[in-house]
Amino acid sequence: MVTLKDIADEAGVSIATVSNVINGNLSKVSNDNAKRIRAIIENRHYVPNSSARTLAVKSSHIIAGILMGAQGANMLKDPYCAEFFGELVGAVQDRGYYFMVRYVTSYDEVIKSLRSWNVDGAVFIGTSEVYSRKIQEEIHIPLIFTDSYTTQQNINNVGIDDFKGGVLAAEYFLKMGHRNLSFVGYTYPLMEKSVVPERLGGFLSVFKSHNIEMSDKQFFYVPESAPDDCLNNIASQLMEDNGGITGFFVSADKLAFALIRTLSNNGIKVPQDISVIGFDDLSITSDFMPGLTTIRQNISRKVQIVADLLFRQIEGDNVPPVNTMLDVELIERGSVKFLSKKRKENT
Amino acid sequence: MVTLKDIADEAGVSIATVSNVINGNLSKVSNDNAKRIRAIIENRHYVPNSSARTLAVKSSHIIAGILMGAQGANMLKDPYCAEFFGELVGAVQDRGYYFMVRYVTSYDEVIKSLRSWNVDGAVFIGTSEVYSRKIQEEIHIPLIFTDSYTTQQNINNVGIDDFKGGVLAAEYFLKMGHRNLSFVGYTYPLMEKSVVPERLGGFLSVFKSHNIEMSDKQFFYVPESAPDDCLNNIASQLMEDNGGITGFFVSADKLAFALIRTLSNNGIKVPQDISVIGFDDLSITSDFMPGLTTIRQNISRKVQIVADLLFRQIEGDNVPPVNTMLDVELIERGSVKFLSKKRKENT
DNA sequence: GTGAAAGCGCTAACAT
DNA sequence: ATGTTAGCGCTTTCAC
Repeated sequence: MVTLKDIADEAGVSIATVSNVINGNLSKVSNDNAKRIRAIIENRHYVPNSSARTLAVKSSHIIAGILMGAQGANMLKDPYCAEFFGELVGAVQDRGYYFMVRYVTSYDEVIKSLRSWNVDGAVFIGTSEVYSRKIQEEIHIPLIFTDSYTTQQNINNVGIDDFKGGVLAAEYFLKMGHRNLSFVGYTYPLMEKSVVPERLGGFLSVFKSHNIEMSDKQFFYVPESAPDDCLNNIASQLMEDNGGITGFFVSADKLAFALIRTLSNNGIKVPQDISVIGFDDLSITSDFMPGLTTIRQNISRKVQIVADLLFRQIEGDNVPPVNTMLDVELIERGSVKFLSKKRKENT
Repeated sequence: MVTLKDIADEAGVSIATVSNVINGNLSKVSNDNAKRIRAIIENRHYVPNSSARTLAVKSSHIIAGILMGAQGANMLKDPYCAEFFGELVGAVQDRGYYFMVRYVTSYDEVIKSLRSWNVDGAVFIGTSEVYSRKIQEEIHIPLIFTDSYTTQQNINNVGIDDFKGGVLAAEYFLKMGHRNLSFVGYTYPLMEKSVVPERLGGFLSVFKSHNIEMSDKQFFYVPESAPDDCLNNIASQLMEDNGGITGFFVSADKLAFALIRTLSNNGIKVPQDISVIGFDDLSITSDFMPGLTTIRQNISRKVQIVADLLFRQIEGDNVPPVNTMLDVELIERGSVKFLSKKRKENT
């Protein structure tokens, strides 16, 4: 293994000088030496030892990507996580940092991984409010939480405007002449306030302001682990007595797809028989569902915001914590049927 | 930050003793001390410093996951990579190791990342033959390549039986009465021998042994970055003069889906008008294409084999390199139509 | 069973 | 502009 000392010896200088050229402290090195040393470094394929550097300066240039979830789960399999982290890896490397993925099931594991490696910053997916507060108290490096509806102050959070997503869906349904709709969402047992209720909240707010009532019977919650039974129930109920429902707002594209499939198996066609609006518009889901009208969150942009904030806080001095809410937009494709104008103007 | 020294001081022992209880060298520590020290460690929330440890022993307990590809690409977005790495992260952590993801575009970057962190082992996706040989020569830690049809000896590789996958598809088509088929695959420009040609090779071998000819015109290569134009051409050609083709073997499920969609846009239905067999059966694609008959590769098992091999080589002494080829199976669903027995027995 | 001390490769403060 | 040196936190050898 080639070390600083080897380079210094070969160049006939001290290790401090070599260290300075490596770290770009050119003011302290003569041009002549700098050039010669760089050549030797190149020649000998010298690679600085990150552990030694970390030990000396207490900063590793490692960014941790923390996924909180159930023990043994393949969390990257989730297309949102994969796309988000996949993008983040690039952003982190572009800035000369390294990316460590970490699955954790408890608060304790987070603290340990972060401390153990002198991690410079961390990005979280799926962290509950209690945890994020505790982590923030223990660890004093830049921490970015995502999609976390924490009431906690002084915490970095980057989320999307889930409420507006619901509003956009509702308004579009109204515009297309729909007035009797239903909601299908994944259950999120752990969190009080979270993305799903927000999406629903936005959706309902529009109908409320139009004095259109929705009954509890029109909300369906589906377990993420085993959605099929629930979806089948929805289909059966629809066939028995649809109560005049003309469309579904679904909290995730993947779930929308499962719903559409289940309906289709029961002879109910989208959008002919019933309309559907999804949520997310990940690149993979749009590959598979080119016809789904949905609420898009722009993941590239989300990662860009996360990375900017993270590195501003790491490199800059006292950038205050911010809670960013990114915009969403409705992507109109073909899964919502236009109902008669008459019906629409009945409003 | 709490260090070994702090613990030692509080316990009234030397740092060597504390180090020994942490590393489980119980033979060198009295039960009494061990117990007391453990309590203090717990109390003070002591977390060992991985960089210091790495510096001292030259082993970081870091496993690198290397993705070779184009600059700026989101490589984890690919569902295969996401599922594979997602599973690998779990396997690595289960053994007490850390996982670092690294996008690389050149041989040089691989060497640097691996050396810089004293990485204990690395797993590669998408590495060309030239690179894998050079890396292997430079870096003497356990290296596992995947799906690499290298002719190189003494290299760890874990792949699947792509050839057999092609054979299974062909045999199934024959069994279902199909005799005039076409192949659609992604182009893999970089590699001479690789998964796609193998799959095609297996497919063709069956027809050859049945004395059924296939012309070059029946092979279509589609660029992964922009498949649509190509697929449209295939559809047009099919409508103009299908040459009696009754089915497609497609080198990846995702591509199969795109093909089916394109055909459907042109009024050609699967399996009524034409049959399709895909390849991969990732969990996400089966979510989206529940009806596709396909060749399954078992990713969980692949990761298990990779991890076993990796850690046997890391922890064991001289485990020789192996080239493992995992089995594949045909998953029969609904995308291949059964043609008349008459036609079949015409063979 | 326990401790002292050298050393891993690097940075940074301080001398020169 | 360059060199000397004291750590950073840990493991490990060797003496006790």
